[in-house]
Amino acid sequence: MSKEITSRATDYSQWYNDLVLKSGLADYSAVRGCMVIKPYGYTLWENMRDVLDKKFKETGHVNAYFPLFIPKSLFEAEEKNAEGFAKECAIVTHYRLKNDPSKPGKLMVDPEAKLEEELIVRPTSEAIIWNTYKTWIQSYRDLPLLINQWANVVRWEMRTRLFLRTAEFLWQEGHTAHATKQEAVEETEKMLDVYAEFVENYMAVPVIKGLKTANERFAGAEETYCIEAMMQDGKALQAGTSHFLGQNFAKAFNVQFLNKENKQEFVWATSWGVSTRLIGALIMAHSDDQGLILPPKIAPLQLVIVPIYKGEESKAVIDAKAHQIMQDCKRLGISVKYDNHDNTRPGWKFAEYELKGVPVRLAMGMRDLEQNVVEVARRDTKEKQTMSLDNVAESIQSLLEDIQQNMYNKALAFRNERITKADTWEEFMQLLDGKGGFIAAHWNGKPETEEKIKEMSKATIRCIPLNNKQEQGKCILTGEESSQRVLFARAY
RNA sequence: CGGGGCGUAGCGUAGCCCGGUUAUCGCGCCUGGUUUGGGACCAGGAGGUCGCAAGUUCGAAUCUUGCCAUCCCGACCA
Repeated sequence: MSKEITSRATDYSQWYNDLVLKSGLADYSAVRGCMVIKPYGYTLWENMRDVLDKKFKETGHVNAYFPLFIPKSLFEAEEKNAEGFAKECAIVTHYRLKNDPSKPGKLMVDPEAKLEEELIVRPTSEAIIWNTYKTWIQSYRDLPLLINQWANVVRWEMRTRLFLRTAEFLWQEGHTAHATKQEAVEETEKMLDVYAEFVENYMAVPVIKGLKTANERFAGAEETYCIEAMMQDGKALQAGTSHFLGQNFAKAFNVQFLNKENKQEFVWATSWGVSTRLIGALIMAHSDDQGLILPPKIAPLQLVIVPIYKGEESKAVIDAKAHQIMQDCKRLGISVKYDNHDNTRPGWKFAEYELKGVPVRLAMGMRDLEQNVVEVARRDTKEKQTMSLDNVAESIQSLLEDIQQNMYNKALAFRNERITKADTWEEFMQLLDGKGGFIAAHWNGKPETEEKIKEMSKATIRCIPLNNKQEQGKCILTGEESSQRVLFARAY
């Protein structure tokens, strides 16, 4: 089987596609722009989901589920939001098929079964959720309302990319209602911190927290907070967003409550989400030409044991030792697989588990057992070492922690090297076309300038970092006065 | 939606320009055997509407037309 993957340097897109397809994370599907997430990829998503879900609950949220379909009239209630998504909606117009009289054995849409009102397949759930919240919220005592849902959404994108942009994707979307503006803003910032903490500490991908400019803001939001990550090709990726929605949705759906002074007020809202796109970020931030490199904390499989044997006798001896190690590892909460299948040889297995990004591999033969040692290979650095079999599970546990930290440090160093200041347009373009990465540059704050820069350079303002340093300077394009640098980059 | 590419076995492909036996090769799969410290080897075997439709022709994977699917680049976007 050809499992060779294209080199990063040759063709970054092809390298990425090869990684996703050949590592067993996902497949193309029969539906254009959609993707099949295979068990290995789905387990990864489940691991990520479990960590996030726990964090949401720790911060007072509960899960619920709202319908996939949104009646058009509800969808269009918040005008900016509707307009923002209008161009990428899948729409249900009929509810029945019938036999096609002109083509035996074929079906056709029954024109008699036209829906009175079209249903929009949710591209995001604000509309249906706020229409529901309206009936749940009457008093300040009903607030805050802190709900999350794990769901799929559909955005009919013109161009798709595995994990990064598929027509249907899995995500979580939190939707909260608050009595005061301040509380809602705090919620927005709190959830951004939850995301940043997760992406950095679990995915080992450093992020920059910041605010979106008006151009890049979520349709219907007052303020969009985001975390921005850096991929190995120097392009940025938005890894998560948290929106302060003001009273926009409350007004559109008439969600009011009686405050302590017995006065009607509109609630203040937030929404926040991360998606399976994070898996794309994970792949592009860490992997190499041998395959995926997955951070131990969320890897579907943390340890694989490969036996090397000659004949049934030695196999039995190694099997016994391997099972013992497995028991010890499982006791420490390490996910482990013993691959003693006879249909592939050790070399094949080594390459296969490297492709799949398993953080640690043990290779164990009679030669090792006789000396009470085992060969340990770590995926991140590809280093091999010989380790004593005494307390091997504990050694592996600390090695996993070391790998997690090392991956983060490496990604952080890479990212930090790629934040560069530019003070002239020439410098700016030169950096974009060469080194890539984030470019810290002055901007006059005007949307039309941002738009012009985007047209000329294909770079967008990724964010205005939180707690940004104030510094006088001149706009990179117009030369007008500016009080701070913002981060530009070409992005996914 | 614009530009480009591709469609031949589960996967990857040759053949197409210049039509002509039984459609090429590799991987994978099945059977048997030898192997096993970085993607094993030998022998035998199974597997095909050549994307679909129409046309040209004695004859089409190959030429013509239409359609479908898909990938890449761009606009759009998480």
